[in-house]
Amino acid sequence: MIATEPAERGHTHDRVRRQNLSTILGLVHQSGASGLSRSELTVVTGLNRSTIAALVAELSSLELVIESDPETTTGVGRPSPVVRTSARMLAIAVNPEIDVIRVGVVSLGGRVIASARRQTPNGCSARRAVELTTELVAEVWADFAADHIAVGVGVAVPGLVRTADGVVRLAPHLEWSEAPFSAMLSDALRLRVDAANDASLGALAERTFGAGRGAAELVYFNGGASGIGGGIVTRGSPLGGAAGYAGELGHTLVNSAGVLCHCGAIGCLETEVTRGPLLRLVGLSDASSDDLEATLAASTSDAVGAEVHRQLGYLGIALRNIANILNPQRIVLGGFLGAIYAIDPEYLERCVAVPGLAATTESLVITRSELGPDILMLGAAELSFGTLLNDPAGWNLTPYIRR
Amino acid sequence: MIATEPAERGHTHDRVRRQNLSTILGLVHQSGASGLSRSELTVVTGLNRSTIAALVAELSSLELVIESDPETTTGVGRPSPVVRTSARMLAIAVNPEIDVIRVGVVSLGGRVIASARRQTPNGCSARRAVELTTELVAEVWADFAADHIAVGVGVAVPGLVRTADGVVRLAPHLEWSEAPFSAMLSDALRLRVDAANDASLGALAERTFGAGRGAAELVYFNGGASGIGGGIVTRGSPLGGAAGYAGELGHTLVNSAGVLCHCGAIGCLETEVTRGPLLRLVGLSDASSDDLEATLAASTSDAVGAEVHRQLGYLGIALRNIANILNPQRIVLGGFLGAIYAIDPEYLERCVAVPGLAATTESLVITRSELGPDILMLGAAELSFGTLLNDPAGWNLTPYIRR
DNA sequence: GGTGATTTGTTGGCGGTACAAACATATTAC
DNA sequence: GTAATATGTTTGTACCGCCAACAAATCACC
Repeated sequence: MIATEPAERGHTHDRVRRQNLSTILGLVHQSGASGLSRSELTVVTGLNRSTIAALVAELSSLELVIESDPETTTGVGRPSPVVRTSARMLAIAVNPEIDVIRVGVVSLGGRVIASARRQTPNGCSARRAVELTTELVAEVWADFAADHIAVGVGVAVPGLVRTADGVVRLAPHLEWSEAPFSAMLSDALRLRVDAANDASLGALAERTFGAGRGAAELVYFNGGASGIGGGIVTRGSPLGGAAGYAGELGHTLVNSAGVLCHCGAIGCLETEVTRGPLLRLVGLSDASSDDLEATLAASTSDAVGAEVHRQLGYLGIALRNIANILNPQRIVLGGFLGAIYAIDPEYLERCVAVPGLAATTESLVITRSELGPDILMLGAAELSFGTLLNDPAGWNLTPYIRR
Repeated sequence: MIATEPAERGHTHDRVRRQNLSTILGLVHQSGASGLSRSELTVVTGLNRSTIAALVAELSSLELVIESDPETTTGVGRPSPVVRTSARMLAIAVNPEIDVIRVGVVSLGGRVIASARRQTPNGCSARRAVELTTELVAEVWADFAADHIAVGVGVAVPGLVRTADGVVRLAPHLEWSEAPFSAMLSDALRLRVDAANDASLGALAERTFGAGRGAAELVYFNGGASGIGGGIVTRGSPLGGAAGYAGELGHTLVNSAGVLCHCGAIGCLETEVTRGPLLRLVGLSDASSDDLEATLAASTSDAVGAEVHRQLGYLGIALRNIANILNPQRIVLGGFLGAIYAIDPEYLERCVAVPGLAATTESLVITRSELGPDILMLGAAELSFGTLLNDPAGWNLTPYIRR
């Protein structure tokens, strides 16, 4: 007898249909507001016209998609109805940060249709965050309670999250440790709650709706005020690792003569590449990535240029390491990393390329994040929609009690 | 219309059966010589008794498995026949190295049943290697030609291989560059040939038959005479990346004050952690990993101990990086890395663990490679068996012409 | 503006796959 | 030797997607 974790490896009829419903809903979801015609679905999936018709009808009766007549006709032949996601199923996205808690309502197709925030100037405990989140959810959900269904709640946490049960193992900037945030929030809201690392969810969002669309092998680096996070997508799906902690790209060694990181190691990427010195050099105290980028680009100071290039050099080392390890198609840079990249893209690309291993980077594309400030709302919602997208017909039978 | 590479996302009935045949054959294959009873298969797969019976019968008629009466009975109830892989289907494994070319014949279930080697003291070109390999294959295959079927050829190459077409992009130690080895060998042997990086295949072998059995998230590091290679398994499957170059773990930065690597970067793992200084300190010119380990363990020299610990320190940095990036369940150390690990396992483990990110390593298990010198034969054969294991009923209809 | 070509939706019948239930068979326990 | 248990075997069934034929809607061309 050999060791196998899941006792259900076999495929049955049931799973075929579920898989097909999932595939179709996933495609329609990814297509966003534009939707997909039924004939496009037949082409993409390779399934028969009649099968697509039956599957779409089922999704429609589940109120997950809506069929409508196409506005513009594309050519000869009978027009094919356009399939779009319904707006009935909504996910609630939550993002606790050091000084603010954000909550959003997101529809299938990736549209943020409501949001609210609450400042927490002195930070707050996980328990307090649950209370504040509950209030914010009540606030944003009031408009939808009557005729919408909440699929669940997705939480983007700036720290290490055990994805199996949503325990925040360590979130240094929030000063949370071993906090069962998902369980507490689930008790308060009576909804299924899933949590994951914020940058991992950023990667998921970029992969689904942003700069990583269609890329099966993708790495996302995000530079925020509190450090550098990362997310990895391989074979089209987010990589969690053994417990969900994969993607801590901020703690890659880039300088063995560097300074001590809060993690206890020396010369981590996030100790060498930071927003602070850049803001200081251009005389800003706090700024959005866009503002910072504009200021950096406008600056003629040598010191600014040198600092940007110093940071790009170290970022290049981390990207090179990742390229050698994962051979991704695409690396997406978010936050201030996108800003400094934009100052001198060629320089970063030169740092990443290494003559002796040219093959690992020859087809690599480095781009900036395409999603704006809503990225974590989309990523967190995506996490929550996962259950629904994986099993459109049976998701609501899945128990969500965790503990 | 959204971007999707494979135009066949839909599941049909046909695919269900193929998937189930594949699952069963894979399980039986992994079980090795012991085999699995039909009742065990029903438990593991969750499929119905009658379904298992039909599927096993089909695999049996394809001469892929053999059913036999169990020798020992396990308890009450009617004894369940044991399903084992048949020895009719064989893969040919090839491993060109700097001074030797190895060829083996491997059966389903992971048994090397014949092998041959040819010294190439002055190295040789890819073209010459194809000739030598063809001779070696003729030699080892002679005994099997009459009543066996060659599924294909798998090649483990110490270098970067584009897995799509088996072109060796760069193999520094062989001094090959842009060599279409698979295509040439396929023309010569009239067999399907697949090639991949040697360490990646080592990872696959350890995952299937060795220290990584059952680990869905696994990283393998191999220390050889010519450098350090790696292989990554995520979600149970080997990670190739965009073109097959993933797993170049020897070129992770571990010392920014280190020496220049042949890849063009500074302070790579494989420039800091090398076999040469160890051999020199103990006065050996060449030795197997076992011999080296015995000599190192027996040595009382401080210089030897210091060198081992210096190398373990750098190896620890690389392992820590990988643990932060991939959060694997298990890291397997092969070659001389296994040897130096065995000298002081706790030291390496202390280097890997970092207080601030304890979660990423808390469940990490570091072990040595379990497979001996046959590891690359098994890995290369596994690559070749892939086609068969993925589609037991239709594999031989797949065209193998590549170019 | 009619007619044919083209594309796609719709409907009904078909084949294939796994399942369920009933029966048969081989082993253990007493 | 008999009962209990587990598993192989056989037969019929449900379900799902495919195929073929027909219907409908658009475009191109005269």
